Amino acid sequence: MPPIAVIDFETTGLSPAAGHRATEIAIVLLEGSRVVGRFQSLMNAGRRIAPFIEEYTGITNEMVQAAPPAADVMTEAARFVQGAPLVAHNASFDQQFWQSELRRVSGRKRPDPVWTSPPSFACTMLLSRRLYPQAGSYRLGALASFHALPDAGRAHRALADAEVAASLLCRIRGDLQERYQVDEAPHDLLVQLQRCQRRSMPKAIAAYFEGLRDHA
DNA sequence: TGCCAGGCCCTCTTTAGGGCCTT
Repeated sequence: MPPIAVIDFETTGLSPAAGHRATEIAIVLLEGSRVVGRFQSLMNAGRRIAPFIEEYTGITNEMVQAAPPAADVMTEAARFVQGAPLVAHNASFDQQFWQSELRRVSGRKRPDPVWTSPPSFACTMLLSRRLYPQAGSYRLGALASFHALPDAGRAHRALADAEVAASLLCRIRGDLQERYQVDEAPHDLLVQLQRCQRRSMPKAIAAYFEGLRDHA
């Protein structure tokens, strides 16, 4: 099964369009349910971190000032991912920062397909909304408690959150297998399922695998 | 922690508004 990269950013705020920048990135590389690689680094993007975000993440201005430049870290992160499809919790957030930070790198160098091709993101929050209507809350921490996922360390640090999101993804894949007999849940199937209504999932799964067979 | 953003989803909806989730 091809690898999937589960990613999490810590940032100075909610929107790259508002000038917010990444302060930390972590990536957990999964093959099936097996972790085959981890990447984590603080990064210095030259932005001050507001006190309430320092408290929220535990990442201080001093820590970021001592970190390598954001461009170097993102270059290393892109090489680590090697074009693998990406997964995140509330992926629209991490997708914005992934693309924004990489654009800053590729804008200074010869364009590289790894950086210029927007990867497709699967979202563990959207999938959880469809699969676990009884969960109540779809915050990462709440879903970790709901499923009794292994503790990964301090919440709101990138590697801990990426580890929890990876565990959640494995749980989602396991439940898809149990409920819908999906032996493996490829990334593009996850992307399709996160867009369809719960009652339409069996039909979407069947259509997906019929499509694969027709193209074989 | 939330006023700032943006996407998704629900409903007292669809010619809209508000809550959730991410930092």
